[in-house]
Amino acid sequence: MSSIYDTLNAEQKEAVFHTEGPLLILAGAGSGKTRVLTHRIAYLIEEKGINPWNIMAITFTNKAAGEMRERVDDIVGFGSESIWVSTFHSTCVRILRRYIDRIGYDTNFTIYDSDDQKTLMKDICKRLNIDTKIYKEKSILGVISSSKDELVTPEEFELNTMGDYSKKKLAAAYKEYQKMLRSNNALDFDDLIVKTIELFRTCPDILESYQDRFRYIMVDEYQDTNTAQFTLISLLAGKYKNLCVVGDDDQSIYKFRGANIRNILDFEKSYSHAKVIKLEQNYRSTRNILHAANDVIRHNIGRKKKTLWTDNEEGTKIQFRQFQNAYEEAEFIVGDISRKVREDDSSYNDCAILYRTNAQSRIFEEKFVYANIPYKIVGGVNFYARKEIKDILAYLKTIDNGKDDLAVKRIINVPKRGIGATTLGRVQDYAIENEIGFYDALKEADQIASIGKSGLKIHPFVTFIQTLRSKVPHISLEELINEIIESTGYVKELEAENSEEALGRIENINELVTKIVAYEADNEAPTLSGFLEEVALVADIDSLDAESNHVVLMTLHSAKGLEFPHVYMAGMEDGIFPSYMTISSDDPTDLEEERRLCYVGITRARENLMLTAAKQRMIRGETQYNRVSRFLAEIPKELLDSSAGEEKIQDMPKSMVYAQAKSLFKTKAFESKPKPVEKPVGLDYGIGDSVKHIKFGTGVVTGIVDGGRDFEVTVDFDKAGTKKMFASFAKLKKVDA
DNA sequence: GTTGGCATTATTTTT
DNA sequence: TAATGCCAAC
Repeated sequence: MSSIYDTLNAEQKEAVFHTEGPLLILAGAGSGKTRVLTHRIAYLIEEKGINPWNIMAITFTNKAAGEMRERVDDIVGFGSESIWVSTFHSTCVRILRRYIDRIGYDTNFTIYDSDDQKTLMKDICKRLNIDTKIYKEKSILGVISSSKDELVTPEEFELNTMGDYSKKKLAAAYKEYQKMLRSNNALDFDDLIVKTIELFRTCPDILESYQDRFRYIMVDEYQDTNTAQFTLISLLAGKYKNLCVVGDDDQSIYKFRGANIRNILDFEKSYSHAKVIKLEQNYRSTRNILHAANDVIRHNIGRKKKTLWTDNEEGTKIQFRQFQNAYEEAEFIVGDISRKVREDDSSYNDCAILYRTNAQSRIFEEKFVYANIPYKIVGGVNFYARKEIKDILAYLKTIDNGKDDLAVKRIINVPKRGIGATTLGRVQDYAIENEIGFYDALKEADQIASIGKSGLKIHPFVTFIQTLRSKVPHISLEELINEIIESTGYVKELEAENSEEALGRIENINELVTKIVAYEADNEAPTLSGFLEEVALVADIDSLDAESNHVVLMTLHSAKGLEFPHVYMAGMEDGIFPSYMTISSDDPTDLEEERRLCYVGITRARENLMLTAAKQRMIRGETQYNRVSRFLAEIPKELLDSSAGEEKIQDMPKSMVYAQAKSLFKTKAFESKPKPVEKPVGLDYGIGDSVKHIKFGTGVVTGIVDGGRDFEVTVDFDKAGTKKMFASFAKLKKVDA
């Protein structure tokens, strides 16, 4: 009799069939761990008769959760929707929204992002007379965050100061910070985990109800858990101990975020009688790539010994190229991708460029725009962290939760209402004196003697918020956000500015509206709080979808869990990767973490891996000369091909290289695309219209050819000359001439 | 209260 | 280099 489990290898089967008690799956890169997890869930339900309701799977990103959900839905028949699949953070939010009132918060709490945290900390430093030139807000927040990761409360922190002056200051800041969060009815990211633990510890009845619900728990990327997350999981699994964790100590790359590698290394100590299964067969990469990865990671000590192997072909050698500078490096990579798409049967989304720091993305972006190649940058400034988005969200937050002082303060004078710092200071004093929130103080503005006439300016603002609040139950979120945009004149103001930047901001606001509409459409019972919550927990990587055809650019960190046929690792230089910080650190494990990052990068590649470096590079305004990354020396020479093309490009004058690269793009760059881009339904511009291009500026459309898959548009640019481009990539905006 | 110009500073990675 | 922060002038 055949079953879905026949396709699994022996170790995978063992992991799937071992359902009771603690289980550690050491899953090497590309060893099919998600398959094991999903099959294990199916096995639990179909063969063991476990109620789907009793199964929980936890991941780190929404994207991973979404993918898992999809695959579980595919493989499990009836009841898959009641399996709890989500991230640590959203799991905690879900629990807290229900019960946090038991530990003294309101269930409609807001979640602060790092921007909000910084604003709050700035305020605290001012009040506590902390010189932010000596102790920066960010570093104070860093200390607080690590304390929370280790479950150290402000009180415990204070006990450990032992008369150390600066530690005492930190303790005071931590204490005050928590106090402020509570009075704002807000939680930061770390609090989501910490407060859930606090809830479980203070209310054993709640804990037990969740223990009984989640009888079978699975945790993905276990090597990335910190102490708080470990504790949370231990509490939940405490009663039945049916805990299955999957991870790879060689891919632990989040120490800076509090991840504790000991959680996975010591799993057998924490859970005696734990079963350990190693998955060492790699299904993803060629033998060459896998050998290179193995040889690099071998240089680390203090790891669980395992060696990945594969049945796959040997594949091509790993390519290495060194260039004069970062421009040439970027040109080469962009040109190589263009060639691959043209000549080999590849498409853009088969290619990924990985780098150590987000700052490295800019140069690539420039080249991709110039080459008219579609690309997507993951990371950098989060969409929801943009100023205009945060402003609009602050209105929504103020309407949703009047206790969120930060949101109120953000928008009280946006758009300008002539309310200045002096007035706000007086309102704040009044609020503190009367022990009420900032918004409530605003409501009583006429009672505040000291502010005089300024009260007249505050009044319309309060009325505005009150009106919207009263409308919330009766109108849709879409109507609500549109009313905010209308009444505040936010977009109008931007339109009047008429700058490139303002246009981008308007676009972002429109996207926000789109997102709110999508949220309302996707949810059975959409609420304002629900939307704000979803928005607070998204990461940029979540927006990455496999459907659209573009080259993906991201940091090595963001790449974990992904795979691509062609991978480019750029900036392979000592000082960049491994970073200067880790080279100069006196803790050798820092360099090991960096090496793991390199291992992660290499193992993302399925068929081709290209490593590149630049001899000189501009770093924050000054030129650095870096030698080739030490990790390259750890890859055996026989796996590397670093000869081809080097002299050719190196010896050419710079202008020639550039011209050569340019000519690469000119000739039928888009001829053979396996995955056609979606043809735009219609264009909102025609021949003779003025349009705007992100890089080339404004110009006049002189021709449009329907190319079947897409429209080919010819534009005569004012400054950049005449260009032909595909409508769906160029994203031309019609402008009024 | 608002604006703009100049100086300073940061860079590792992010749920 | 680019973003942020501070101060002085309006």
